Amino acid sequence: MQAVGVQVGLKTGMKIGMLARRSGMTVKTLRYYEDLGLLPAIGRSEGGYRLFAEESLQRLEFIRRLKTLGLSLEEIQACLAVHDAGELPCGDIQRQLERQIGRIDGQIQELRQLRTELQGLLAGWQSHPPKDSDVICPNLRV
Amino acid sequence: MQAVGVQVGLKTGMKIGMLARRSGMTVKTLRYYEDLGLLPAIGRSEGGYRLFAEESLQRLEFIRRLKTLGLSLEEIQACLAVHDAGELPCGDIQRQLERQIGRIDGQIQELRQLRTELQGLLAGWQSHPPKDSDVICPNLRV
DNA sequence: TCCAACTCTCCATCGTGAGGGAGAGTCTAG
DNA sequence: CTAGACTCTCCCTCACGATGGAGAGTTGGA
Repeated sequence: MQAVGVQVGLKTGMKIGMLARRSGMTVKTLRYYEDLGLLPAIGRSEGGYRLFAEESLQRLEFIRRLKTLGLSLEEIQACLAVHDAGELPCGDIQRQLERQIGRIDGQIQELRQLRTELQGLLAGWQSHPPKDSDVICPNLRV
Repeated sequence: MQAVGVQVGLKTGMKIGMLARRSGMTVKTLRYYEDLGLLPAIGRSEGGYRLFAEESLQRLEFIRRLKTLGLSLEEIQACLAVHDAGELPCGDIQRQLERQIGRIDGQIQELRQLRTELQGLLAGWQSHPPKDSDVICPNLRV
């Protein structure tokens, strides 16, 4: 099982189109991630083609998952750096996710306040108020 | 009172720096708004300087207010177009603000869902899980 | 050998609401 | 008349995560 794998795939590496098909990302995105340092290639072919390891698939799964959780590529990269240093990145990921919850709470707070203000304005809204020539919409004076 | 105003200010118009000072916006922003058609100048001086009417101040107050309520410049422009057509824009503004409440509700919903997902993940989080070589962080499998 | 498919780099673009700066022209008080 | 303040246009940049295309080179199977 191991011997076969070594001969067939591991040394040569996967070209970008294959990785795109297998991961469900576009070639453009993969090049972009490589440029950012999120997705290192293991090398280049003689003709200059990027070659990726099998592990790239797990890596892309990881990136995709953290993206759906709202982390930025930069934050994801920080987690991957810990992983690449050989440590288990769970602690760092946990901290990032806690920060993310904090951000979300802040955003919800802001949105609620704004919603309250809008509701208040609309509650007293008059479709045809007395014209006030100094103001474009008299309802907006608060 | 009227006669004085006519002679002193209304025919000549205000240059952009003065409008910036009086409105609290930057010269750059005012030019930007003029480019977008949000803030028409009444003309140009002989040397090519933009000249603005006194009404620009009310207009900028209006823009500022709707911006703090979360409307885009494009939406604000739509309201101003109604105003410029000679109609009272209150009805249109009301509709925009109602749409804005809808958007806010949608955003809050999304944020709540994400928050729930994050909380769920963190609830079962293990700082030192058994290593799983196929996965970067075993906690993320859901 | 030849052709189609693939990949490369480099540059531009999207949306949103501006801000920075160069280089040239204009206005106004003294 | 001159210095300094003001304004003009034009082009570039930011964040953010990509996407599109041009033009050239590479690979692999028939």
